[in-house]
Amino acid sequence: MPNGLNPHIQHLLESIQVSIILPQEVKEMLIKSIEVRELKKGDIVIEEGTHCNELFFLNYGLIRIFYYRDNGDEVTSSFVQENEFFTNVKGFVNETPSSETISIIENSCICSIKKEKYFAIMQKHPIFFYVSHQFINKHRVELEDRIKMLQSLTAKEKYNNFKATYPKLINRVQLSYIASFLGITNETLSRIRK
Amino acid sequence: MPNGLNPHIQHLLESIQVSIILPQEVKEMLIKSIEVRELKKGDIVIEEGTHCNELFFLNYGLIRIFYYRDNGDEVTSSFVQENEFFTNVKGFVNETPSSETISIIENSCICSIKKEKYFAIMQKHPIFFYVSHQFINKHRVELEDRIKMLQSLTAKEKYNNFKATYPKLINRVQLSYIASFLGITNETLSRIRK
DNA sequence: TTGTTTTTTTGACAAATGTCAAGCGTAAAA
DNA sequence: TTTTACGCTTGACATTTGTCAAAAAAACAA
Repeated sequence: MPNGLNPHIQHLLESIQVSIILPQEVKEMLIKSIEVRELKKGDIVIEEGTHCNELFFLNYGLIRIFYYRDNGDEVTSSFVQENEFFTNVKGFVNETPSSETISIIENSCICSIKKEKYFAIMQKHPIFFYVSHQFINKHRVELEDRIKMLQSLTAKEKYNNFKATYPKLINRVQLSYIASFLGITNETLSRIRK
Repeated sequence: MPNGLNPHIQHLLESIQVSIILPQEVKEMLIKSIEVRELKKGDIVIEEGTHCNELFFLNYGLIRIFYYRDNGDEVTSSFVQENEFFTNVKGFVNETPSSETISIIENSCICSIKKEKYFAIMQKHPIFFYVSHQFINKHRVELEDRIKMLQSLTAKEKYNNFKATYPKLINRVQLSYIASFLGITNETLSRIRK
């Protein structure tokens, strides 16, 4: 950027500041720490088995996170939509190799920040701890909702729940991704849709 | 407590300080904010529909958290074992009525702290933000593991996974609680166990 | 202890979902 | 355009899991 702020970083800052205004000094630390990357459909952000010591934010595009079942089948663990944060949580938290692959399913722009820089900001500016706290709690609620869905709904109900929860995804991702996300087979999903 | 620290609060503090030593001032704020309660099998800590503005810690005993399916059936959303934190996450985070009932399945002793006091400590002592952050992240990893289990395992595999993940629970909770936790029926679980 | 209630197991059967294979349609590649 | 590859649908059938009812076992209370 010759002069002025990278618009993608600007966008991320605005997204954080929906609930709280960040002090100028925090913003400056963030701006210095964030990297912006443009990615194309099919690109891989994090490969299973590699280290994921970054936290990401999706500016625009669409991302899928998946892992492999014992028999080799891919299982979608989540979809990431615009303005959402993502990472391999387990790898990021425990400093272990990623158990998942993060892949681009529509051309995307992502921001990333290294774990050490992220923690450095929190340490220096506790308000950023608060912000982080809010986001991870929101994520916990989402995870609990998904457990409820998987625990107690039939295949048909799962699909209806998916349409209601992720209305923007239904015509953007292939059915096999949705099927494994819901814990059902492609054929069952195909039949349900009629 | 006539003099000296309540041993249950002492126990909670030690449990927190496995990874980090809390400053004396934080400990004192905690000690003032924590309430200790003894509960008996069958008691209800939080009833579905009521407000849950507390964070809990289980000193000893065993707790089950469940919700009701549309048809009225109870579905176990989690078991809480000794030295674990618990609450109704959604209610606690969003300040909405609890979607779950928290019930005692073995005589228990719990510590509780009100959300406002909890946040007051974090605000005054950012190190406590860090501690909280750690626990929430650990919880996120557990939730993701459960999603994986529900998404991609058969009934038999789910049961084996349960035995491996919660070895201490297998002979302490009734099968119907485990069955709904795994998203299968009592009869199926009963047959699998043979 | 005895009697009562609740939980677990079992059987017969029904329904849902999975598997495998083939065909169709669409979109990308040559 | 033609060809190829991939994703989606469909059918026939297998398997798993669910449902309902009853019996057995275990837990609890009198």
